[in-house]
Amino acid sequence: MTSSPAAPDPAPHAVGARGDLFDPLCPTRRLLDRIGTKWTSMVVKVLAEADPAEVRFAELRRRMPGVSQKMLSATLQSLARDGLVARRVEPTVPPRVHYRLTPLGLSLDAPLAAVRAWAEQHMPEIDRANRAADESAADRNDEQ
Amino acid sequence: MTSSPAAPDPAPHAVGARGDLFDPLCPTRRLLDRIGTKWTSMVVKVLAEADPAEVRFAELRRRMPGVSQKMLSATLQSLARDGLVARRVEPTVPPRVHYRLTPLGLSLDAPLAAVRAWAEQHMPEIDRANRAADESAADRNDEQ
DNA sequence: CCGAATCCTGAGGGATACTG
DNA sequence: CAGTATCCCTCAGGATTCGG
Repeated sequence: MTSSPAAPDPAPHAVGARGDLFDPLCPTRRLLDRIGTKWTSMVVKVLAEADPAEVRFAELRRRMPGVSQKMLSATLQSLARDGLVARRVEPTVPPRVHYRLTPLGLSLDAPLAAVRAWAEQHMPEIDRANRAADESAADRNDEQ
Repeated sequence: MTSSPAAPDPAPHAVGARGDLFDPLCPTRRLLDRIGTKWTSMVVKVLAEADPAEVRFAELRRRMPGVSQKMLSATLQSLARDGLVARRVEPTVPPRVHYRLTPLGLSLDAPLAAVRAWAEQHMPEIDRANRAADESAADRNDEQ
């Protein structure tokens, strides 16, 4: 991905004059850079489905097996920076930090749900296609 | 990305009891690994909107400023492997190779369109959030 | 309990040159 | 024209450690 933390945007010039959806500023490209990042979409999904909308860091982590604290932390920062999640700190000791989706973040869940639906419905076909491709490759190896 | 060329799928086991969307085999994760890849979604979009559904390699390349032949080639291979695009070779000399979306690939354009729509509609808000975050950061630097 | 800082690797992806 | 091979650099992201 291109963005995430530390992307100074080295090119302050006008990139493409017109609505060139194909320059690095293409909104779709930029959004995909975000949600394509490993844990982002998962956080959005988990928070979108969380019943008390607010979830603590540790709880969030428990609901996402496999995520490291570093990446969860980084992902949440990124999302907060983008205005997709909100942070609330309880000034207790030790501090309790809660996260929830903002309305903007919640609205992102809709297109993401579409993607999820497509994935669950069609990934088997993709797997079949892959197996077929592998077989053809094997065949070409078997050829005399 | 996890997949692409050379992904032996080391785990032939049952995909987690049930809808464990959180193991590496999560369909959504795998799909995002694909469409999150830099040029994939662009190819799908371009091919979905192409009027003669079939487009030659060079033409495709012209419609996607910035893509290198290497990456376009790799992307098309990947998509073909996944059964999302079909390749047709005209046995002339020099050879002409045409690409088009399969029905599966075409169906993927729907959820992608949803993502595109969201992006164009909401990226400005994200940009605003980012600027706001930057300002707060600057403020914290200005503090005495 | 929450998160920042550092180290290290593996893979994505650009530029260029070569083959059929 | 289409595709492959090589070089190289950047960066996601995992493990670990330190701080408040």
